[in-house]
Amino acid sequence: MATIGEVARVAGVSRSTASYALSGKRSISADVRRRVEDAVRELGYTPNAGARALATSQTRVIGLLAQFLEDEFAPAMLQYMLGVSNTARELGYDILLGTEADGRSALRRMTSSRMVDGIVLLNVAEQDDRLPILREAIQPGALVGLPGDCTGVDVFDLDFEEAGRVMVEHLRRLGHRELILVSQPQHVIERGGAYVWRLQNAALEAARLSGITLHAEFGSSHQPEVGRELNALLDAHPSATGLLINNEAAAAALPSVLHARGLAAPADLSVVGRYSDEFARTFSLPYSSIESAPDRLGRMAVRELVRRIEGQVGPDEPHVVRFVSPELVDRGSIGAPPER
Amino acid sequence: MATIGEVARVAGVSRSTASYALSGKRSISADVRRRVEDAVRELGYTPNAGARALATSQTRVIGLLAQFLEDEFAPAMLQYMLGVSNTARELGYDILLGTEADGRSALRRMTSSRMVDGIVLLNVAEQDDRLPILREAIQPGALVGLPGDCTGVDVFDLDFEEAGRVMVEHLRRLGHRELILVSQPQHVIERGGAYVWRLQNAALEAARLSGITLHAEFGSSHQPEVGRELNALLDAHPSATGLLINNEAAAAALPSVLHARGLAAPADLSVVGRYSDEFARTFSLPYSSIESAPDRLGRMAVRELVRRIEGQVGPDEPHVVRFVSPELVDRGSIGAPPER
DNA sequence: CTCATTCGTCGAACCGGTTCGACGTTGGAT
DNA sequence: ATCCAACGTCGAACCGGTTCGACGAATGAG
Repeated sequence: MATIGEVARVAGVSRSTASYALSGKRSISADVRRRVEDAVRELGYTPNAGARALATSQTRVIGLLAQFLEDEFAPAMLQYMLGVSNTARELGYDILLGTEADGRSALRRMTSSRMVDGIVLLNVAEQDDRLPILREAIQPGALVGLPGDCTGVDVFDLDFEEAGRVMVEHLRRLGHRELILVSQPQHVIERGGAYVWRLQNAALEAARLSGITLHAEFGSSHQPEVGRELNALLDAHPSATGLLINNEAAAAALPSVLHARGLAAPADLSVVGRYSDEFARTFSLPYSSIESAPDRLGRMAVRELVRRIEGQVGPDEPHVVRFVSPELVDRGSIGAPPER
Repeated sequence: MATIGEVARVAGVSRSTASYALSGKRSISADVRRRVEDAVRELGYTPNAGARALATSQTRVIGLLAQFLEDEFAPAMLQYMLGVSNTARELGYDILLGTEADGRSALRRMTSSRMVDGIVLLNVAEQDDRLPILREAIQPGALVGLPGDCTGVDVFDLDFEEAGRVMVEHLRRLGHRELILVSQPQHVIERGGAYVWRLQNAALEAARLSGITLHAEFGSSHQPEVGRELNALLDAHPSATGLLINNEAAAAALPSVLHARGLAAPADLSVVGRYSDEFARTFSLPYSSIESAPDRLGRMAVRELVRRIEGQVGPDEPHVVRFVSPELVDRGSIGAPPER
């Protein structure tokens, strides 16, 4: 395989001149530049990434840590990954993917061996055990998900509090007085999925303020359990007229549950979910929902990360914590409550 | 950050001795080995991946090319990715992920700049334009999916011909005489998704041999089109008693379609799909299916690739083309046809 | 016409590892 | 006691880039 030494020899110049001709970091005569470029083409030269990384201490690779845990709904995670991966490529970076359950060791490996210029962490928990490792690393980090302590990293997440309020408020306006909220499984929360609390508490508070009854419950992250649970909830609260879903598996299971009970939205029940439009299409979910914007969050995280990597943001400048506002996508599943 | 030079200095030995102490490639006195190991711990030394790659011409990274095309059903692809990624990690390799639509440029970048030791291609088409590039690369390649020309690469795929036969044969034995097969969209086939033909042709042949009527049709890869198409097919062939689904989007849409028509499997219609067990759980699909084994195929591809990378298989030894036998997972959706 | 710049190029050093050949020590065999 | 092999360690070279300082030639100003 061709090296820059061979390019230089073919072009009849020194290695350093060849390097400058390609990088443009010093002025080069038109003649030499052409000869070097011809030699590159002739030999099919591509710089060796390892050698370049060694010389510049820049790899142009971003580490992406995505854990696929048992109680995680995988298709939802994929969209965040694609948002990150595609944006990175647009900015000239490649993605080193870590999917191991042990995110800490993956993170340590990538950072301490200098395989990457920066790190994106997905699905960040309230007390995320990867965070201390990331803070000790010399590479900058960007998170999707809000941890308890944001120091030293850029953070991007959906505004789950506002999402909870918006969901309740929309139904209140239409006259609903009793709602059910289905959250993620209890162990997702225990593991630190604080966003579940954020949405739930804000929804409870909003309901309290407007005198609405809100039954907040947990749901499993897998079939068929979650389907059974939905049925049980509908049985337990027959007078509820609205259903809020902050649980992808529950959302995916809902159509068949409603069908089986002979219920239609919004005629019998108003439904609002919290998932992405892409997710809705994949699972054919006809319910209005708060857009969770995975592609946008992934994009924002990479953008900011690259700004840090490339020094457009100084190492001392304060880090960013940015929330995406929840937007309600109307799929016609919300209406006034049925007369009783 | 610590280098091996500093480790050597702290341990009071030369750089080369430190290197040998860590790699074990030459005999080292117990005393020196201990001192080097202590120095490593004290300094928190981790070898620089770029420098090592430069010296050894081995990166311990595998390139994974996964294209998410418009007409591809993304959640199905994810499982192949995870099979590849997890197996690679078990074998001590990291994954460089390429998700761009332009797989050729991603492939060229990874191979010619020596970022990876080998390549896994997912979703390989009959005439895959990435293949010529892969053959010119010095790194070995493993494919998931069967191309027209297998020279120079290891190939792993489900035995779609046998799958088609098994699907038909199961229903024949139970007395079915008229079946519908829903394949992938026509443009997936045009793009070179030959596996669609392989299953369909084998199914048609098996049906012909046993005097069964088989209506082979294409379906979209997205909702809501595919739902409408399923309805149209059931309308067009009211006397068909079995439904074969070789289309993930159609499989995902089927429950609500059957529900809406008041049909139950297998009482009114026998259904056999072709997707993974994981997929069935994610989408709550109650239909028996041919296991498409994405994790197993990903695992096989990486295993063989690593054997090539590490020289356990010589560069002249013939390449492998291996088919996974279709296994029918019984979810109780197959039964004898209803009496007429 | 001289002198100071600027321009274009080169050689050498460096990034941080690995590996080859050489060399002094030991220990065992004869 | 002598010779040889094995052992343990070191210095130097190398992998393939980038970058700094130097230097000769061309250019422009005074």
